[in-house]
Amino acid sequence: MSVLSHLASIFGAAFASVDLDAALGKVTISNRPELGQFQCNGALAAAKAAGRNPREIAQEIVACVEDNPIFSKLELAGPGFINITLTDSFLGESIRELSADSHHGLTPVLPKRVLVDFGGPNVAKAMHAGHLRSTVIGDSLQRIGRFIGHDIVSDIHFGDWGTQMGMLIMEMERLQPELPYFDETATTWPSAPPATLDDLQRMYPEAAQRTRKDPAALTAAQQATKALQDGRPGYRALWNHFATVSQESQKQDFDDLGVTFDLWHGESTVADRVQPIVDRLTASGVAVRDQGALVIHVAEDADKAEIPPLLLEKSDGAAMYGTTDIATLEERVDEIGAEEMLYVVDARQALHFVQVFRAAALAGITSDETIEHIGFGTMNSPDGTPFKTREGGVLRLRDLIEMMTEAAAKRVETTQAADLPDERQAAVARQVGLAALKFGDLINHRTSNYIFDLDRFMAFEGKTGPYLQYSAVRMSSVLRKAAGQGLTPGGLIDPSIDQERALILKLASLPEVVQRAWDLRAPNSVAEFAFELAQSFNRFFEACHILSEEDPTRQASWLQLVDVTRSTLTTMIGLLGIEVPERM
RNA sequence: GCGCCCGUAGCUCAACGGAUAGAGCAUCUGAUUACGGAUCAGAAGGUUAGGGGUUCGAAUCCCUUCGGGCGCGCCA
Repeated sequence: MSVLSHLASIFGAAFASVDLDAALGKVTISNRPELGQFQCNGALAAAKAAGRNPREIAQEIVACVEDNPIFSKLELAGPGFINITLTDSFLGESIRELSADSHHGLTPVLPKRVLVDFGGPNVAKAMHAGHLRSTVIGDSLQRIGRFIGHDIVSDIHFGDWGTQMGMLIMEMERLQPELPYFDETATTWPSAPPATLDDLQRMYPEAAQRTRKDPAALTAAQQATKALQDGRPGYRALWNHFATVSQESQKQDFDDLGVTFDLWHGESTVADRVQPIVDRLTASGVAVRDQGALVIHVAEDADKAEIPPLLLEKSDGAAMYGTTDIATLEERVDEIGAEEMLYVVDARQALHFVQVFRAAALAGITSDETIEHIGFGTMNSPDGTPFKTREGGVLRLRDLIEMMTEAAAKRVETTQAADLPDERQAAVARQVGLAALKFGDLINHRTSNYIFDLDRFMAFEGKTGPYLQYSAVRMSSVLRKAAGQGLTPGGLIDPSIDQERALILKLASLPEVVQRAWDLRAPNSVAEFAFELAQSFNRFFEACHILSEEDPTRQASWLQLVDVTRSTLTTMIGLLGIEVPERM
């Protein structure tokens, strides 16, 4: 049991013994370290509900627990704070327990099947800088969820079934009408795709512009979309090519980022579910005709503003992305057994998700499941506007990664890693570049917009990915050096130095931090914690010179503490999707 | 027009209704025969946009003004 849960059970029992909720016994790391190592604020919370004086309650709690020998100091302060300091022997015992625990003190939760939807990229578009956040945040959430024991199923969820597909089909026909896909009597199709992703990227903006200018072109694109959704073979074959070339490129980008998904589904995956759902909801009266379209009204009396209905079918009968979202929810509940669903999608789509989640509930598709839109802000340039290339265009994700890797490579050349063979050195540069990029993103709260600043992200000093990697590398380095001198990490003894106690306390706060990061869907608290852990270590490392320590018992204990810290830090950085190189 | 999000140190950002609002960078002052100085210690820097309210206690909750971003049925 971790220190925190141990303390919580002691204080919880005390609260229960005076007829208050045991949950009030929650103990946290103190935010006033000079007053104590831990604090319990339960009396303050209890006072309001019980209509009593908080100090009086705190007094009773202290009286209940003060005989426990694990406390070296127990003080009542202010309106009812309880400040707690533990004996070194208890602290020593706690770190000994922690060092043997592969979960770093975290008690696994009751597992739930949680689906994480990354709101993936669209067909015919290479991933750009705007896709970074959903990928990095979603990946961190799936790692955190798995770490605390949930059964996570992640789905990239491509955008591959909307009107843009009809637009591309029409554009393809305009450019190469001789291809067989447009001939309704044709039955066989070339195996080679008629366009590369680059071709599609060029075609798409042109087609979009054409449909904006020319109503006939828009109608044609909409009809093609409908025909595709209805299964016209030539269109399906062509669409298949589009989807394949797009996904091949996008998969490469995800590989480069070190991000994996369990499911590579898309909107089209649920194509066959759409019609039955539409029929069912029409029959039951949940879906109704309104201005020619088939909609589900989702407005509620309590709404401050009227929420527009969800469009299930356009006037021409084609499905919209809300339709496939509804069908996808059904699939996730029926086939995947999702108990919780997290949609990691740009905050600007908040209204859409309100509509979809309400519609799904009205349709009886979801009931007890928790569905959340995990919105996030945008990555901006230093001038505060959305990130663009110097030429004003959209920066491809691949180019962004390349940019980071190159900057990292330059820096790595000046380090000990310069002795490594070129290939290894390049791998280190890639790890460092990604760390700078991911940490620079994840250190910000997901809902805030943030400013991308390569130099700041890449700095090896300060609150950056490379600083964390460097700290971990230093730990590996001293362990390696010690091993070379025949020294081995040994049994942990009780702490006797302030920096040592501080490091142990930091390690002890991990369960609280990780659980909170999951509950709030906020990887930034893990990022912050990883930084503080590295900092606590560097302070300890400064204060305790391990290799020249004369007491062998103490030396072995310190080495063991380094080892525990290294493994913990590596795990925490790992929850952010960041790897630790051996040297850098 | 209506709705949502945001406004915190010079800059970039944190903060669970709790104690004296914290970090990093930049600035200034120190430490160092040492384990990777890519380190560590310290100083300075704030009316949490303004004004009301609720509370024992508010950056946080409510109202309001100002400023910024975003969204608002047949795109995704």
